[in-house]
Amino acid sequence: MAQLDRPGGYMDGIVRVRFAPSPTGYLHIGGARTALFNWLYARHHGGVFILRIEDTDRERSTEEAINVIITAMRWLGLDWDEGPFRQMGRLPRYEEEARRLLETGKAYKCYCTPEELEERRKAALARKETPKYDRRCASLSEAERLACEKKGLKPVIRFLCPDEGTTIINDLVKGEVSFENANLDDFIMVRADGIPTYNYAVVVDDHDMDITHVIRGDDHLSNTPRQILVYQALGYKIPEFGHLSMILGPDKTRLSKRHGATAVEAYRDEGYLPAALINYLALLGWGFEDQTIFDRQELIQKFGLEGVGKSPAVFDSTKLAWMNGVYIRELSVHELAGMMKPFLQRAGLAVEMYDDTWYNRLAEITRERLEKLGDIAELSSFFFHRVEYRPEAVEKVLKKEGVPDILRKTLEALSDTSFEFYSEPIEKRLRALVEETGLKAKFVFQPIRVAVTGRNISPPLFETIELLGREATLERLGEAIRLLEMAGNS
RNA sequence: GCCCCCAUCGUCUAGUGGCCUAGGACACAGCCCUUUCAAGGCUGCGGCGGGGAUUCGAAUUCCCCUGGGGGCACCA
Repeated sequence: MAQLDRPGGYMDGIVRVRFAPSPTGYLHIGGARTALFNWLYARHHGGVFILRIEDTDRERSTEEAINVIITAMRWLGLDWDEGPFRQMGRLPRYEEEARRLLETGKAYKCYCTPEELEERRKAALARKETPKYDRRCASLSEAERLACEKKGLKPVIRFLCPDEGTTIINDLVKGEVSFENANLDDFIMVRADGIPTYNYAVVVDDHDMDITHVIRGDDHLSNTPRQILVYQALGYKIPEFGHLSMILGPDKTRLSKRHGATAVEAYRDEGYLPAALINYLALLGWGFEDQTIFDRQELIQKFGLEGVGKSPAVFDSTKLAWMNGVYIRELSVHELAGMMKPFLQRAGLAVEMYDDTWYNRLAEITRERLEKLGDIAELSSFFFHRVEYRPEAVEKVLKKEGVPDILRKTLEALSDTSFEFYSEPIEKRLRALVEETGLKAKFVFQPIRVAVTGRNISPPLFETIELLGREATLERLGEAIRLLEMAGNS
């Protein structure tokens, strides 16, 4: 842990990081990436990963969202060592520290109403000026203050921001970033109802929880100088910061619901594997040599903030899908078989029709064809209900010259009960049939495929026939023949 | 409007002054394998945003421009 030996670092302490989502919706892909990087950083350094719920927005925070986030974190395997802590459970601490700031003159009460503020903000914008609080309440006399209180006005607490000086951040991923304090205004620390706002609460929390490294999204970079000023005013030790670039949609704007699924939950429901999502997310902003596929242990072992890039990354769902396919193929047949069932069931297919042996076989023949577990339903639905002949398959394959004859011969060959109904003997019989007709294999096999599956695309034919079983296969062959006879083909 | 960040193939990235005629992965195209679709193998297509400067030598350092992103709430 040599890299802890840096100025402002923590020479002897262990790494303590946190993920601090606000429970206002789902766990967003971007949030998951932030959580992952924090988790990897903690695990790599043998540190502590803390989960903290930032629920000071009473309007938007919900219990439901907290559960959704926790469920998603667990599903991803991002286990935390402390928490979940909730800011709403820490109100007395914020009050205590706010009082200290008030007493030392580093904060003041402000009686301006939201309406007044909004009006002045608009006016400033109209004058093409930068909206900034004019600090009028900072110089309120005791008498004026009392008058406001008498009118029933509830004050907010504002942080008195120094108007000179420069605040410099030595960001672990961005490098040195500096801000002029003069550009910062006296932001609201505590609302009129006594609940702290983000920029204030986050400082007290990170201090109280002994956070050594604040790893979070880029969108917080411009908040950081305000927070550093609070750290200083409170006499706290300043942690290290590492700001991760945003994840963008294909149109290069910040990834949002407009771009499709952004909730981790949605990926789970479509049949993405946690290992694949983790692997993909790790690569969004981080890289290690030429490697693409990393298992969890490798990620922990190789992860470091030095490897994190500064530029934003576009979320590429195509690559994620490919990667998920890679992970599906790495699953054992047994594991895959077990995972497939819920997806088939959810698609309304009668999963109880078959036994475990059958599902293992199904997994075997479909594993190379799945990108998402959810694909299994479409790929294998014909096993579960009677054939639905797809018009384009009928047109392109079945209506070809000589097809009824091929199907009749197939029916005959497979009606022979002197062999076990497994793919190998089935293949032997059908290849013999190909010999007999003198046709190219595909001219025989394609019609059979369409006849038994209803489509021109399916898993491998002989295995498919085996899984369908003799009875259903013969029935479907017969149905196809009848269909063609009725249509006048013979 | 003000402040901040970013800039290598379409996308994710390797690259930290010479090893780069810029490497890998996804996607795309072609070929091979093949009963379809996949998977797999091979080949190809494709990039250092522009302009200055430093240097014997810049993708790599500095400046400007351009482009993109983020922030400027009693949201986080």
